[in-house]
Amino acid sequence: MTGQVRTVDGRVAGRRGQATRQKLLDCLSEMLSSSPYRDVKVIDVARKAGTSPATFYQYFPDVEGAVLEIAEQMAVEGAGLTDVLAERSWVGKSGWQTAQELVDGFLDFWRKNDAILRVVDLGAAEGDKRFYKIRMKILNSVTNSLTDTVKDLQAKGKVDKDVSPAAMAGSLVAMLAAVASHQKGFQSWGVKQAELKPNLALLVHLGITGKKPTK
Amino acid sequence: MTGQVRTVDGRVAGRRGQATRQKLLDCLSEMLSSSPYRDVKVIDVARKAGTSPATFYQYFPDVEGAVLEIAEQMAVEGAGLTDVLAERSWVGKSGWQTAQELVDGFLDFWRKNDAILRVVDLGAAEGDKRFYKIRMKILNSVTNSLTDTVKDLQAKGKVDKDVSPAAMAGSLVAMLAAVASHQKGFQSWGVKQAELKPNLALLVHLGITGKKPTK
DNA sequence: TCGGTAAGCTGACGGCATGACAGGACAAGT
DNA sequence: ACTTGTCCTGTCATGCCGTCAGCTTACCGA
Repeated sequence: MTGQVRTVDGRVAGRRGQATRQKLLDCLSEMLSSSPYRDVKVIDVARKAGTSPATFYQYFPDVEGAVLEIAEQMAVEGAGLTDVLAERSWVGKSGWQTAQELVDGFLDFWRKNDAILRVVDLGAAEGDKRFYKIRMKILNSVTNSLTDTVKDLQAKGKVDKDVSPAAMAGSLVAMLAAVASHQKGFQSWGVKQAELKPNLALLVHLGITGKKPTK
Repeated sequence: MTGQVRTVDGRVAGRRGQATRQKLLDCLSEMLSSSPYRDVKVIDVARKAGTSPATFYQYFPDVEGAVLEIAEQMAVEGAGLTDVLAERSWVGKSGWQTAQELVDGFLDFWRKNDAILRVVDLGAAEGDKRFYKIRMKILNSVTNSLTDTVKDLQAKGKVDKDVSPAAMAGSLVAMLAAVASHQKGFQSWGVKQAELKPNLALLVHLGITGKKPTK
């Protein structure tokens, strides 16, 4: 792997250095939650961390670079989203439960990391490959798992042949991500979480199996 | 309505002024397509428009303000997204066609305006009410129309009672918007537009009617 | 034709963020 | 106490921000 944490000018960071670095990342993370991405300045992050801008530039090339770092850390956690799907069945009652748990896991993860995910989404949409790769890392495990499920069901003749597994899985995952990042929007529009979740689960189930769930 | 276009300091803009203003908006729009939102500077927009930064500030409070203006213009067009749905049936073959045309319209509109929509999405996700309102304006017409359709089908007993029309419609629209804004991502991931569209249409049809379409 | 008036534009300026560097502070081992 | 390498910051040149006073241009009525 990357081995050691290094400063911009190539020195290896020691214990103290790593602590400072992490503190900067934490403060940046906090700032992203409280103010628009466009307005986050290096000087503010540094001040919040009780250090100077120069220190920031010792560890990161710019704000974007630091955000990438945070996103990378998050992506590692996010890979665990797929645990919910491991060895799970999509038939009968347990199929319905699988769908529900997937939705739950997604919404939770997004709510917990909404600020960074917003920025990652933007970067990916703007065509930045680094952000795009991270977004992949998070979504791919789930997408791949769902793709395989659809292929499986197709092989057994339970799903129409003209469904494209990858497109279907990708669309569903994109939907989950989108709804998750606009959760607040839904609420202020009069849709409660409690009714949102089952409807998402229903859509996921319909998309994967082609059938209504048995509850 | 708004009546007249005004400068920041209250003067009414004449013919020439409006032309300059529009030119600045056009240049900003172009810049948003070619460089990350975070890096778009007033001075660059002004230079591109062949004018000075001070002129920019005469017409807009800041970059964000100008973006809102562009978004507003786009939202007017976007309201036409709902035309596809007017008086359309969701039963039988025509139901399948309705779903397809909705998907088509959405993807086209998004591809045409992806740069501004990205920023609007970010602003909305960050909790900025002005951006959120614009996003609503674009999506609401479609969402409301779909919501009504689901309610209708429920009343006729064709859709389960425990589906929340608003949540379902909102989720589907969010999906369309999300997939649309990551169209390039899908492609570079090996999913072609040609297979993406029918799968989205299938999901929409499944979500609204609860049944597979008859093609 | 000729002011008068309002619209339209810009040079210039203080203020602040950026990003680079050199040098000082600090901890740990000898 | 001295050395060594890590760690932090003061400082500086550069460039963008956002504002103002003042100049130019267009329009209009007399």
